Amino acid sequence: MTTELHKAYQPKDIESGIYAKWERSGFFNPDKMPSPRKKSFTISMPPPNVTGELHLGHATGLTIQDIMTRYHRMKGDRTLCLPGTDHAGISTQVMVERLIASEGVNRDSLGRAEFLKRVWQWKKKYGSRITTQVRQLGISCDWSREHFTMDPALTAAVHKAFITLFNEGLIYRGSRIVNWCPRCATALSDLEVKHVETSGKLWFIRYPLSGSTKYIVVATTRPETMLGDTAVAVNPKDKRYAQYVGKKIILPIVNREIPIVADARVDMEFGTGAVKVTPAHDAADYAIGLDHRLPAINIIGQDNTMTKEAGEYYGKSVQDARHDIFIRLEDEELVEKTVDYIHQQARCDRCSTPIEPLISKQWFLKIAPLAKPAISAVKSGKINIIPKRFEKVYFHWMNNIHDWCISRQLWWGHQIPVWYCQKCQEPAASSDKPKACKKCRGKQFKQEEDTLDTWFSSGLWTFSTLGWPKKTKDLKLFHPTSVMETGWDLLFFWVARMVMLSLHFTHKVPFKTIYLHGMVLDKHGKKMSKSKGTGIDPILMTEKYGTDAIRLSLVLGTAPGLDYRLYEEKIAGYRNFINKLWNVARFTLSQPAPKTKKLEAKTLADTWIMGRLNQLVADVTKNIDNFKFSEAGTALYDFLWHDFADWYLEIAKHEKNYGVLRSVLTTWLKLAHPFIPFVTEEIWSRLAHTGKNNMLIVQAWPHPDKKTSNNTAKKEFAMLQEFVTAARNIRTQKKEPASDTITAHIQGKGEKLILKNKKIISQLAKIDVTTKNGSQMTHFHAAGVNCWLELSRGSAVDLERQTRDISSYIQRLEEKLSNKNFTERAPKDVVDRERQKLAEAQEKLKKLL
RNA sequence: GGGCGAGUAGCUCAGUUGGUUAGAGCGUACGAUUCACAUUCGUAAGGUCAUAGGUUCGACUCCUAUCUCGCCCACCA
Repeated sequence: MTTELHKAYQPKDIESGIYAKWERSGFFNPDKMPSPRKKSFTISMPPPNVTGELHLGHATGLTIQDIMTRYHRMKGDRTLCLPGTDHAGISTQVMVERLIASEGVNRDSLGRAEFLKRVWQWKKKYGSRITTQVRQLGISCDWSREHFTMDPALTAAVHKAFITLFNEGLIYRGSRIVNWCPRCATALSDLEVKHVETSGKLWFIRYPLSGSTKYIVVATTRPETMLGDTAVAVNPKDKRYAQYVGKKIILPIVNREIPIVADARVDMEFGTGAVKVTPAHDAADYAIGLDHRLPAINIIGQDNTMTKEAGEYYGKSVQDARHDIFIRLEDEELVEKTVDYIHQQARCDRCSTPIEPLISKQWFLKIAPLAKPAISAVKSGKINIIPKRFEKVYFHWMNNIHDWCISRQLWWGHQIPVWYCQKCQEPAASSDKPKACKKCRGKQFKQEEDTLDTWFSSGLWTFSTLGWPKKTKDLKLFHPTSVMETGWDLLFFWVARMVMLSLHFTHKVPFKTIYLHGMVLDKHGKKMSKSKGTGIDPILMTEKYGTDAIRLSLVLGTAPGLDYRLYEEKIAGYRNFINKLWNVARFTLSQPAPKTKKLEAKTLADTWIMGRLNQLVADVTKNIDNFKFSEAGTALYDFLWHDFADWYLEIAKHEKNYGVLRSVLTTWLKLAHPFIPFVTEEIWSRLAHTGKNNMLIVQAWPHPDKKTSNNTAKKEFAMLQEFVTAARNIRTQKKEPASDTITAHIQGKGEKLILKNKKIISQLAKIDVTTKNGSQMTHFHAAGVNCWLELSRGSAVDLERQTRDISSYIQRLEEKLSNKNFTERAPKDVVDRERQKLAEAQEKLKKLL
């Protein structure tokens, strides 16, 4: 049992063993907890992409989730953290496409079935890697309830959800303008499009008026789309163009006659105030087109080349067509001017390819009816968002929400459970192939080829993983979940959708609290990027510095919703802290264990540290309850290093009341366990705790003990610290050799206390205190006593500075107190406190002079 | 265009509901070290709390404006 402990903590040697021990214990599973309370605590882990690597964002979230999970488990709540992975439609498919490309094949040449086989192989190979990494971070989630978004059970839930929405008329199919990524070859939702500032050109093109020599100049960033123009729009208030509204334009090159329409959406200030309208390839134009019943002509295809509608440009790439059309227009003297122009270009969120808006047949979810209850759930306080300011962001998005395009032209994902009758084309929503068409009794069916947006299945995550649509025990026990912990970047993508879908299907909120963490930035405040090499691999860091150190560095010094910087020095700092803890434990273990369990505060230091510990219990508990993990962790850090190790332990070496030493450490380990589970569990086991049910992970969370708070001890110990620090200061200033003990003579009100703790002072400051009056002029004032030191070098202590500081302090206080407004209007206790301060300062000054 | 966040020591950040002589870690300087720990210990230097107004007896904290940086949303082609 008492094997020799290594001088420096070696996390690598013990972490995997401890994790295995936890897993074997079964305590991650709420059904196997020793004696859970009725109250449940549930966290649904945001499922990482199955083929991905864990990055620092995951690590941060997982750590915070685990802190809450372990805390609630120790409190005795029936605690469940449910893990899983996401199939991540596009990203996974892209990876496998890249892989097979290296073999010289593509997905079309393989065919759907064969391609999917390859993706599953890939998933099998890499899927377990992410769960290994989650284990490496020490996450205490219930692996027996692990799920994957494409598990049969979850697929059934997806089908159920889709079919229900379809039958309710909330899901519909339609030809509408969508964001098309030519590289991914699929439609995307608005959220999967990002806007990137791009420098380009703004071309001013002359559109001749029909039956006239005049022309109207339009400004565009995309001249090639003119082939699909079906109108020119101007603002109805624009006097410059009022006379032309209703007249016709002869569209250059194609020679099509198109109308000039008036539409309030046109900005008179921009360009020439006249806009070419291309309903098939611009979302804004599409809206104008609808209102004015303009035709939409598809001139660009899904493969980013020009369609047959583009006439002579058929087959050309968009880029080539643009070039050719520009040359042609220039030849015809239709280009008025070209100016440099910086605009926000829509790009694919995943691959940065410019988005091509085009009209295509897609499946949409009517979102407004779902958004309404989702808004009131937050408004009414059924759901709390931390930090609160994100509520505003949430409302803004929810109030301006558009129908959600849920179909993707991908193979990897949930194939949409819709079957088309081959006879009449009537669609029917069903998991399995229908027996007969309801409309025409036809018997031949073909399933919809498109798959669902990944976020559709993730939107069901909190309840599909608990068994829905079946009425399971788990669903009853653990849903709604307690906290949704995730990055703020997923608020719309995922969190909002879970709220809507959960309310719709379970009539319950999916979670009561949304805790949003910030993004991890590098040392210079930039987003970490693999390609730039500024990223830090959390797994490499756990191997180098230990998981506990990583966990601290991800949580301490951060605030919810705020991005924060991480760099290796910070991690190293927390590694040092863990090592400090290790050595505190080593020292404690090296001392004989107390014979009795009864704890007795025998000395001032005992009473003080027990009071401090009591305060710590209260602070840590309160801060975790209030989601202030950084503050809780910082309090633990400061207590262990600066109160316990720097002061108490040093004193304990002389007072030898090791029962208190051991007991304080024991309680501290419990408090710190949610933050740094590995090292605390390891030390715990060395403190002669054996047997499964004695593991730290299931120890009861400490309660503050009101009896132990002792204000006198707090004050007296503070005075002692003040005296010791002041004495050390003088010693250092006077370059007194550290090993020599020097004699000091004290006099004053605090004399009794100082003398009583003579031994401690001698040990901590190497000063031998007496009450005899000394002759040396070297003195200082601290803790209510004047102290003369017999320095070997005998020179006077520089009192000028001490005097100066205190004098200006007194002056400030006097001014404050002579101000009648203050003494009359401020609360009495505040005024009294200031008077007290003044009296103390004046006394101090008197002693110095 | 709308919205949000940040600006406190050389660097990274704390600072609860207004009352502290404004704190920590890293870094720096000086010193120590058989006795748990050099991944250590001690001491110190270093701040007009972005700027300008206002509210208040009292502002790092509340209000207004401005500046700098970062981010989100948005159909100015």
